[in-house]
Amino acid sequence: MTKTSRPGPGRPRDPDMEERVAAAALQEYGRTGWSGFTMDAVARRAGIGKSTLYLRWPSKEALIRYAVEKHSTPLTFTDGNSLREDVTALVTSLMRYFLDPAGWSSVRVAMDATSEHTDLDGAHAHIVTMHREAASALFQRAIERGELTPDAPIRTITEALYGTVLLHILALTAPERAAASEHIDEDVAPIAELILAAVASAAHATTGAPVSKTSR
Amino acid sequence: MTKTSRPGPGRPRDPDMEERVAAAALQEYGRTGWSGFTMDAVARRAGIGKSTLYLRWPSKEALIRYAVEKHSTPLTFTDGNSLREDVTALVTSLMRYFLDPAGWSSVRVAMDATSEHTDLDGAHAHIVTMHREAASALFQRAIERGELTPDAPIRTITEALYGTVLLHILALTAPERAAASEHIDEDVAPIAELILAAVASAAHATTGAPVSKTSR
Amino acid sequence: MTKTSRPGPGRPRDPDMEERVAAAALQEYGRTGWSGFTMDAVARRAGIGKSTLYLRWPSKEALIRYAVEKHSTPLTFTDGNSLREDVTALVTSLMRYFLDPAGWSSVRVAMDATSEHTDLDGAHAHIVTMHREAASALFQRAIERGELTPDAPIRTITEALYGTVLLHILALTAPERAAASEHIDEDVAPIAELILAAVASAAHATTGAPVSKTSR
Amino acid sequence: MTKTSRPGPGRPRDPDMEERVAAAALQEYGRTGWSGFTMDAVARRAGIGKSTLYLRWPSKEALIRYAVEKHSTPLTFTDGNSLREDVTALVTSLMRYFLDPAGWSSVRVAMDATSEHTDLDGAHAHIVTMHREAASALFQRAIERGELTPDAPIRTITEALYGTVLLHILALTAPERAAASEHIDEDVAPIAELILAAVASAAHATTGAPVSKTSR
DNA sequence: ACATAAGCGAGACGGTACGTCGCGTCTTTAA
DNA sequence: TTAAAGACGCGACGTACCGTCTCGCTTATGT
Repeated sequence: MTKTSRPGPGRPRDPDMEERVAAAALQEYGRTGWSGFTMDAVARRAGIGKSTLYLRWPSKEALIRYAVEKHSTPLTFTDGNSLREDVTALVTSLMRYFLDPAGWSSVRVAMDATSEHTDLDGAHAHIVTMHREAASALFQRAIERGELTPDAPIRTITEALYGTVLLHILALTAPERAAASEHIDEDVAPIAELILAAVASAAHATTGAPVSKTSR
Repeated sequence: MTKTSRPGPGRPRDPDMEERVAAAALQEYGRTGWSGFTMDAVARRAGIGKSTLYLRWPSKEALIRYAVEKHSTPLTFTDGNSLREDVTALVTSLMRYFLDPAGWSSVRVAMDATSEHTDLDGAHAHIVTMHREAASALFQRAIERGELTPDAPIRTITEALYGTVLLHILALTAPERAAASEHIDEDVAPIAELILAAVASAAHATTGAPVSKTSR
Repeated sequence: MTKTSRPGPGRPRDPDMEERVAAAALQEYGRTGWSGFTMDAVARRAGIGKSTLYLRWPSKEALIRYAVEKHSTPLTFTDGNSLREDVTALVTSLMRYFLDPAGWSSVRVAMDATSEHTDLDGAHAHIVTMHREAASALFQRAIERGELTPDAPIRTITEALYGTVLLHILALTAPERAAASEHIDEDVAPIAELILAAVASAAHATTGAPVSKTSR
Repeated sequence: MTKTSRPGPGRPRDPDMEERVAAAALQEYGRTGWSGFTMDAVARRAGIGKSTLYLRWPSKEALIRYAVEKHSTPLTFTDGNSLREDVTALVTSLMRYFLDPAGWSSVRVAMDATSEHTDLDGAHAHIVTMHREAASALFQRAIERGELTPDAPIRTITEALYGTVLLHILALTAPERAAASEHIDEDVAPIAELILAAVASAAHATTGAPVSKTSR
C-alpha cells in the first residue's frame, strides 16, 4: 500500500498521517456510506491536501480498503476453558465489533466487493480470511479439549455464528441499533445458546458422542 | 409510488416503463454498487429521459428502493408436510435469491440503509418485515404441527437461518459465487441440517438456558 | 462558437449568459492577466456553474478568445473630411481602446497567440484583420480625395500609426496609465502630427506631389 | 537578486546555474507563455531542484523578470556616420531582437506587467528605460551632427520607431514570423524610410504643429 | 583532521485550479 | 398531461502546479 523503500533524499512521509486519514475515512464512510464518502471530505477532516491522499492511495476504493484493513482486528479471542465460554466471548466481541462504525464498515466493504469493477477483492479476501482463521482456532481448541468431534461441520458452524450476529444487527432499526450496545448481553445470550445447541445436536447426530458432560 | 388516478386528458403514462426502469436500476446497482449507480446510466439503459425518472421517483434512493421492493418477492414458501421439508425449501429458495443480482441488491440496500442520511429506512423496514413474516409463518406451522414448542426462540432461529445463508454467500469468492448456483443442494444441506439441529435442541429445552447443564 | 441549430426540444440556452461571461472574463483577465485568470473565478463572478462554461467554450483559451472578439469593435471610424481629421480621430479612438481593459486585453491576447500550443491563432487573425481593414478604409478614402498617392506604403503607415499608439501606452507606468484617459488629447497630438509628417514626406519622396495643399 | 556577500564557509553557489535557469525559463516562457510556464518545468529543464530555484528567486514573476533582464541587451548600437545609417541599424537590430524568443519574451513581460498583482513592475521599468536610453543616445548624436533640431519630439519619434517594428512583427502570422529572419532587410527598409521621413518633416517644423499648414 | 555552514537534488506537504461527469432542477418541443 | 431532450448551478473526481518544508549529500571555510 505505502512506499516501503529506503528513506533516501527528500522529505520523509508523515507517519502519523496514515492513521489520521484512516480514522477520518472510517468516520466519513460510517456516516453516509458510499454516497457521501468523498475524498475532499476525508482530506478536509484529516486536515491534509488531496494530493497527499492520492500520493498514497490511488483511488477511493484503495483508501477505504486500507482503512478497513487497518482497523479490522479489534476482536479479542479469549482463550477460555470451555466452548461455552469461548463462544459467548466471541459472540459478544463480534456484536460489539459490528455495532462499531469501523467494524460495520468492514462488512459493508465486503458486500460492495461482490460488485465487479470495484477493486475491492483484496479487502474482501482479507476480511473473510481474518475471521475464518479466528473462528477455526476457537473450534480447533474445542476439538482438542474433546468438546467437539473432529468431523464437526466447522465451516457451517462458523457461518452460523457470524451470520446470526450479522443478521441480528442488520435487522435492527436505527434507534434499536443506537441503543443496542448498552445491553449487549441480552442480545448475546439467545444467540450463543442457539449456536451451542446446534453444535451439541450436530455432535450427536454425526457421532453419537454427547457433548453435555465433556468439559471440566 | 405511482399515480393511480383516472386517465384524464393528456398523454398516458407508459405502462412498461416502470418495469424497464426497475430492471435497469438493479442491473446498474448490481454491476458496480453505489459508486457507478447513476441516474443518467439508468435512464440511458432504460431508454428514457432523466426527467421521466424524476417525475416518478424523487431521488436515487427512492428509485433503488422501488426497484428492490418490486423484485423482492420471488421467495416460494412451499407449505410442506414437515419442518425439515419447509426449512430445506426456504434455505434453497433463499440461497437462490441471494445469488441473484436483484436479491443480493436488496441485502446491500438494507446495509446501506444503516447509514444516516440515506433515506433508505423505508426499504430497510420493508425488507426486514417481509422476510420476518415469511419465516414466522413457517415456524408457526411447525408449532401447530407440534414439531416445535410454542416458546421456541423463533426470532433467533430465523436470524440464524437467514444469517447463515447470507454469510455463506458473502464469504464466497467471486468465481465461487458465479459457479454456486449449479450445485446449490450441496451448499443447502449442511445449513439446513444445522438449523434443524438447533431447532431440535431448542425444542427440548426451556427458553432460559437450554444447554446450560452442559458446563460447570 | 455557440450552437446555431434550430431550437428543437430541450431547455434553450440562456442568451444573456454569454454576455455576462464575456464581461466577467475580461474583468478577470484585465485584473491579473493569464496568471490568476481562472475558470472558477469567471464562473463565480458570472454566477454560473463551471459545466455551463465548458458547455460553450472548450478551454480557457477559447473563452478569452471569444470575450476579446466580442468586445473588440468599439473603434469609431468617423468619415471625416480630411486625412488630418481622420488620423486624429483614429489615434484618439485607438488610445481610448488600448487604455480600456477590454481593448488592452485584445493586444495581450494577440501577443500570447505568438506562442505555440495556445490555440489562440484564430483570435490573433481576427484582431489583426479587423484593425487592418479599418485602417485600409481610412487611407483608401485619403487616396480617393487625392491626399495620398495610390502607391503610398499604406501597410507600413498603418503599422506606424497602431504601433506608435501601442508603444506609447506600453511605455507608461501604472499610475501614468491610470491618469492618461483624462488628458488624451495631449498624448494624441504629437503622435498624430508625426504620422501626418511621415505621410507627407513619404508622399514627397515617392511621387513628388505635395500633400500640403491637397485638402479643401 | 543574487547574494553578493563574501564567500564565508559553506558550499559556494553554482555559477553556471543561473545562466542555465535563465535559458530554461525563457525557453519555457517562449514555448507556451504564462500558461505552461511552470517552475517545475523550468527546474526539470535546467536539471535542478525546485528548492534551488526558490533559494534565489522568491516567485515565478521574479524568475521571469531576472531571465528577461539578463538576456535583454543584445542590441548593438553602431555609432555610424549618419542618422540614416544609425536608424537602419537600430531597426534591423530591433527586428532581430523581437524575432528572437528571448527578446520577444521581454515585450510580453512588459505587457503582462500592466496587470495589477503581477510584481512585474520592476521588469517593466527596466525594459522601458533600457530602450529609451539607447534611442535617446542615437538621436542625441544626430542633434550634435546637426541632422536634427534640438527641439525635435524625440520621445514620440522613439515610440514610432519601436512601435512600428513591434506592431510589424505582432501582425505577422506564425509561418510568416518563422520565415521573417531570412529576409529582414526587405522588412526593415520601408520602416526605416518612414521613420526618416517623419524625422525629416519634424526637423523642418517647430514642435507645436509642424504639419499644420497642410490642412485648413 | 574535523567540525561548521551553506548549497543542492529530491520529494512530501497543504492548497487550489484544471477539465470531466453526475446530481437534481428547470424549461422547452413533441406526442 | 406526459415523454424526451438538454441547459442549468453545484460540487466531487483524479491530475498538476504552487510555494513551503524537511531530508541526505556535497563542497567549501575555519579551526
